[in-house]
Amino acid sequence: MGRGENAGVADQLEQIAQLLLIMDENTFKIRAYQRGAEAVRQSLQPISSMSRADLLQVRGIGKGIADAIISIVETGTCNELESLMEKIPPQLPELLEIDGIGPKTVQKLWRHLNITSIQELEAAARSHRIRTIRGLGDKKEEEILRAIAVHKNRSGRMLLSEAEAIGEEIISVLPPGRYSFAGSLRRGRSTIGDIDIVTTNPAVSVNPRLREIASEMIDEGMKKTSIFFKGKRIDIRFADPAEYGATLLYLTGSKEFNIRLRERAISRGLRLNEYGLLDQRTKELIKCPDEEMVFRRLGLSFVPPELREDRGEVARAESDTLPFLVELKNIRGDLHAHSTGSDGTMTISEMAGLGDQLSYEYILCSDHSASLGVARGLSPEGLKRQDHEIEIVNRDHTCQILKGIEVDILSDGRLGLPDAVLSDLDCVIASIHSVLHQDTDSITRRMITAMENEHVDIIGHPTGRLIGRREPSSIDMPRILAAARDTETALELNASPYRLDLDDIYLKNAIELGVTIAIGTDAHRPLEYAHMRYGVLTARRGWCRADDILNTKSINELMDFCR
DNA sequence: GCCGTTTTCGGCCCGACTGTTTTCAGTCG
Repeated sequence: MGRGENAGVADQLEQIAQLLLIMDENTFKIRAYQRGAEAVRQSLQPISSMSRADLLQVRGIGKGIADAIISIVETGTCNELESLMEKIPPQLPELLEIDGIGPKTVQKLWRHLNITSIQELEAAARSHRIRTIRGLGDKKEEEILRAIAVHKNRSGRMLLSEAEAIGEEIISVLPPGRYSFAGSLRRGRSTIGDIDIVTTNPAVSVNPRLREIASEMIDEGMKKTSIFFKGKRIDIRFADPAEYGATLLYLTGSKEFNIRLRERAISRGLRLNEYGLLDQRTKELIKCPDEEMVFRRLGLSFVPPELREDRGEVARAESDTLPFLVELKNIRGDLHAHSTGSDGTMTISEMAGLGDQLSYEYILCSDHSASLGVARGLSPEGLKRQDHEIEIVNRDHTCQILKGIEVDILSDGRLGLPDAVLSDLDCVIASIHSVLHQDTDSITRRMITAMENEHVDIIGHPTGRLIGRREPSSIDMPRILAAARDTETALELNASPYRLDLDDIYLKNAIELGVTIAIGTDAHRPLEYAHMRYGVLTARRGWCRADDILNTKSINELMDFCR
């Protein structure tokens, strides 16, 4: 069933964690459920296919949570959840979505005013009933109304590219100085919740400027300030240059990664905070101007930001066996681009010129096939004309345009062009563009049928997701990965910030099986070739080395793969 | 509830900012 089902089980474990939070339960028990949920969410194996012994092998899953998972898989619920739901109105956790409201406040609101929904909370705040509760005042009442307004028109998470643009805009209007992105933006996640920035500029010089541009000041202090800007939350941390590394490390996270590092610090008689390492014995603060120093002092090799997710990277840093991650400079070409032959804006000649500028050795021209209704596609005749044009253009350029196609995978797994046409091409991408809502088995077999065609070299945007707009198709990823390995078909990492497909978890699993990854920008316009950067970031998040990536290879090696 | 090159019991990351205080709780990252 793939990950849809795992996500359902993970949601239930998270619901238990939230209900326990409101019940003011042991915080470590709550964290255990959250970690368990995360482990389930990230499991490539369908959780329902795993035995109790299998489950116990997973880090973060012990006896209690294993039994809960088994019960949820078999009956749809479990004892822990049921007994919590008897005690607490099930929709009460939605109050936690309001900024500034935590478990203690939810308890008070519920017990004193019988508030169980955001709607009731808003009514209570408007009629000034919140301030009648001991410990809450008029300021809190106003804060709640503001936070509810924000919650109502919350625009959700940003794309990586949007977050970058907003972050750069903020920095451009602040006093000159040293600034670094931190948080999920620095880690290169495909979606970003809020934007974190570290600077060596002092708060006194930055805060007045922030006050001018902010739509709202959330917090304002000498160590950190938070604002709303263009509907997004921005957190800025002011760091002493001598402590910059520790501060950047802290704000980069992830939270779970930070906890791992701090636990490790404790085991070495140190305490890690955002200023440095505190020697427990001498009480001396070891300041860390760069991140490397923190890692060194903890006996770890440097962990690249993209890996800081508590997915085993700390243990690998300890044994100095972290992978050498692929870098942008390793990329020798783009393996997915559209020309005026279909729905792109560039001629073949312009494409080659751009490739020269980018110092690429090759660009795969992969226009749509004519079978595709939504985009103007190439017929076999059109393709022949294009191939002729490519041969002529290539004589005048260092960057070679490769003859290719993005051929449609029809609903039964056949391709949109005959084999005789495909066999003349350098490299063939096959993608699903229509009938995306097939059931798991049908769409999985459809894709595998395409892979089994000897001419297909790459599967384009494998899950078909459009971030925030279209869910991934329900393909059975373990079967797809195994088929990709067996048929020696590469899977695309589509570098468009709207797709980033495959995502990090799937990439990590793919390369562990020895599946090759092809990064393509799917560029339709000149500027979109720069999206390669997002592809490389995502590949790094998936633990990919240069060797795992098809377009780090020379043109001859590439042609060998596509043969 | 999870976990173990000190431990199967006793730990479990750390600090900033705000509001309602009367010395600190709650929330957040």
